[in-house]
Amino acid sequence: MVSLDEVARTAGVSSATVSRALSGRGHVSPATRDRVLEAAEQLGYVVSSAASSLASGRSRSIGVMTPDLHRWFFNSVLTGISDTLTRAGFDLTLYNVTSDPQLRHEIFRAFLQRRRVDGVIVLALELDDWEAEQLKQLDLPVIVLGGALQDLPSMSVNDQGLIRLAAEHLLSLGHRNIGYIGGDQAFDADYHVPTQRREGFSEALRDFGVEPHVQLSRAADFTIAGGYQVAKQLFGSPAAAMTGLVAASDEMAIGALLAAKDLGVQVPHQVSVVGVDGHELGELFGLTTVDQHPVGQGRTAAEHILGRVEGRGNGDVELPFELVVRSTSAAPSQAVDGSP
Amino acid sequence: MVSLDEVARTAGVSSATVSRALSGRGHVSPATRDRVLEAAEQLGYVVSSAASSLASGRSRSIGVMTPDLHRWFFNSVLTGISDTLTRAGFDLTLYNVTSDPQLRHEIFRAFLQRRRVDGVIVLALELDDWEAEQLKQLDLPVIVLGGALQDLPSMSVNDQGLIRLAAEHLLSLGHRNIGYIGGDQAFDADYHVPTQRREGFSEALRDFGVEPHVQLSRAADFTIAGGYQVAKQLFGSPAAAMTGLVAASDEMAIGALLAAKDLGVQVPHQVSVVGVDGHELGELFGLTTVDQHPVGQGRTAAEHILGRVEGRGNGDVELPFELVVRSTSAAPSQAVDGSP
DNA sequence: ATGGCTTATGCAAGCGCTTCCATGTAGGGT
DNA sequence: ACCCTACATGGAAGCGCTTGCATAAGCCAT
Repeated sequence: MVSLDEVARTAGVSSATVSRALSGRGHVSPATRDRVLEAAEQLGYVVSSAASSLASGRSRSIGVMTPDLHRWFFNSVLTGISDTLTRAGFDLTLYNVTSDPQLRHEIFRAFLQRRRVDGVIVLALELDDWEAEQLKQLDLPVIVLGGALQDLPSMSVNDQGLIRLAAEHLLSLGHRNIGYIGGDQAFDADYHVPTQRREGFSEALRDFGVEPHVQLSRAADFTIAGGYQVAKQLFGSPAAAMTGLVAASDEMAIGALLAAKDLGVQVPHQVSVVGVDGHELGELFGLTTVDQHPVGQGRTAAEHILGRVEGRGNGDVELPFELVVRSTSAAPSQAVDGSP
Repeated sequence: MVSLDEVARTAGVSSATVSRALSGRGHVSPATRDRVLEAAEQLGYVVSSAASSLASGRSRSIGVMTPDLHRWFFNSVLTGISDTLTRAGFDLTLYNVTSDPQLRHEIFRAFLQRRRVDGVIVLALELDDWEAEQLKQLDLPVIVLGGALQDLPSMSVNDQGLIRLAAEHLLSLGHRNIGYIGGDQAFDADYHVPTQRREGFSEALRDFGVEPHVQLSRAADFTIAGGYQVAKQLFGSPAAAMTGLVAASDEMAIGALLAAKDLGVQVPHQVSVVGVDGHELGELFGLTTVDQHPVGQGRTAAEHILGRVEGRGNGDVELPFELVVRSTSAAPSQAVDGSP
């Protein structure tokens, strides 16, 4: 291990100057800087993160707390975060918050307190009071992505707008009997998003003078399998002449498409299906969706937290989303109207 | 921030004793230990990782290098690793090695050299000589999971055995014209696995006296979309009376199932499909597969690296896998024999 | 010229732990 | 009783950086 002192000796300057030359803090003459950089390069010097952290109080690492890595949305956001942090020379410390309460507790108690990180990005987790308190006590830049949280700063796509866009797409195509697959109460306890989305859906319908049918609404766990299961119920029961279906995630929408296929329900001829997220599989299934660019969200969140770590203030950001019309949505075959 | 000294003062002992009591290294009387633990608890003391790392040379953190987080296999393994590390009180530093050569280079050059980690787990990445060299020069415990690498220690499921089990399942059901979806050359450059699997497939067939048809073999990128695409070709061409299909990943197998559905090919009536991995979606599709328990692999790899970090030697481990028969495989409807 | 600035550099004090070494104490074998 | 060993604890020296302060040197305006 080459130390800073060796570099200093080689370059013929003091260790303080080497530190300044390499970190860019303080004044160093161009000539000296070049000499230092050359010496460092030649010796293969790499700063010791522990020593640097201890002395400076900065670790050049960001903690990311994420739920279920299997979920495409989360691993997409994580990809975006990772990309941006790596480019900025920051490490990413991953805290995979599982449902195991003991592990979860441990993460909040010990891990975060270790001050290994300069900032924390929390992904779409619903935190209880104690957990939020721990986070606040860190006195570090924290940002919650996907779901406003108590009084922690958050960055969130407009979830109501997102689902509203999906619903309005179907409504403007002429659909009136529109089913909905969202999350349930238990699920909402862990993730923030579901409630917002359900409300956005209902409001969009009411704006069009349509009262959402309770019997056309189902709860699932945001996965393909979950969507498949409840979609089967929805398609199976002739409760109403449902011509459109909005799913609060693309995974559930894909599950619904699979269910439709299995039941012989024609999409979009009999039922139009719209999802939300922008899942990579959407293209394969021709799924109409509202893309919320999760990788971009990750990048944005990372940039934001880096900005705050480095002392730049950082205004609020609107996270963009857009309707992507593919082949699972079309006007209903015959005019069907929900109102009597 | 509560320091160790404060704990020492509160407990009425020296800082050396506090350090020993909390870390478990060295001798401390039970009475003293209790007093220290109590003081630490009461003050909410958490060790400063930077100071601890600097002084001890240990960081209680493991680096994980992984490719594409979207791939189910990788995020599953990552979940297993994360789980085990968290339980052991270790942090996980994630290096998402993308295809961007510059980022990739940077990860190997600067990040790893920073010595933020006590050990490294490399997930199924094919490394070039320089990268492997960098890894070796770290002089840290390293383990490559999924794909032997130069002379770095590796832990690998028996890939040939894995695919052989899948093939033999079809063969023993009576299939002889069996298609194969694997990876291509370009793909193999990044991931190690594909070549092994293809060979295992061919050998299994030859053991049954069947010569693999070249025209029944296709390359894809291990994703659902990729599997879908090539399966369509395979099902579309009447090249041979293919009655069985082995895919080198469950994702590709699922793609094949979707293709079959779209083309009206009956599974398993006309074609049996078998995958490899144990993908969570397998159940939904009724996919027969060889489950290699990726979460368990992650756990095992993490335990192994922790063992080496803590100085325990660690013998080789066999990673288990098992055939899971579901509904996409059955005996061929009429006896079809590939040999004349 | 002279004072006042800005810039360049070095000195040295930490940052908060871990651990070597020394010292002290208490059993245990003979 | 006595020596030896094992255990318990404290003192203090770092670990390898960063940074406040001091000094020196150059430059401009007066």
